[in-house]
Amino acid sequence: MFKALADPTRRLMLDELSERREQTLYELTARLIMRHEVAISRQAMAKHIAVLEKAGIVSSEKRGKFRMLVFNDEPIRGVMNRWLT
Amino acid sequence: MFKALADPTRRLMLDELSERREQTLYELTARLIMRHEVAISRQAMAKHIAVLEKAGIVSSEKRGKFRMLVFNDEPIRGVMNRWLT
DNA sequence: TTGACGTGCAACCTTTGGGTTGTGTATGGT
DNA sequence: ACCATACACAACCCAAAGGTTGCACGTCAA
Repeated sequence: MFKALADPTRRLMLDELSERREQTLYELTARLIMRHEVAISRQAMAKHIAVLEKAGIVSSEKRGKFRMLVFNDEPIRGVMNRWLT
Repeated sequence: MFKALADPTRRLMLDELSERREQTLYELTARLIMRHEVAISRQAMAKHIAVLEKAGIVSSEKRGKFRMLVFNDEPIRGVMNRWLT
């Protein structure tokens, strides 16, 4: 969970996904490259998605040929109060 | 900042430091080992402290022979609302 | 002042993480 | 039926992160 948030690329992905709730892997990759000027391959993005899914921050649903990604902020909400009184 | 929270050992350190606000490096190391059953050297702890200090989560003050560590939760508060509407 | 204690610093080792390349597979438009 | 598309899987590469070992330094009690 914390490790999932540790990478700057993944944080950018969450920025995009919190703006537009549903996107395919390809869409998201294109957006990152164009709007945030990062140079990254789709395969690398797929790995990041896997990490985010494992942490429960992103869920995905297979729709035919596409894979829709959905952002979920609950894990972040739940865990941040650990050291906050 | 996010990377500082990514390591489980550092999170345990923050647990201890949020309980007892002021501790020396030695105290903290001993506490981690005994209460959380981690096997770690003082030098490794010093590295973790350096990371936490760089992130602003822990500040330290040299008092004679000792180095007092103080927990600071402000950076955490400030940054976690990034994806929460 | 001498020696133990708490700490700082640097070189090294090992594992993990992020990335690329390459190939394979299923879907869908034409 | 065909081929481009969107994706999955696996092997490999490289840099960074976490950890250890070894030694040096300042502080303080006896």
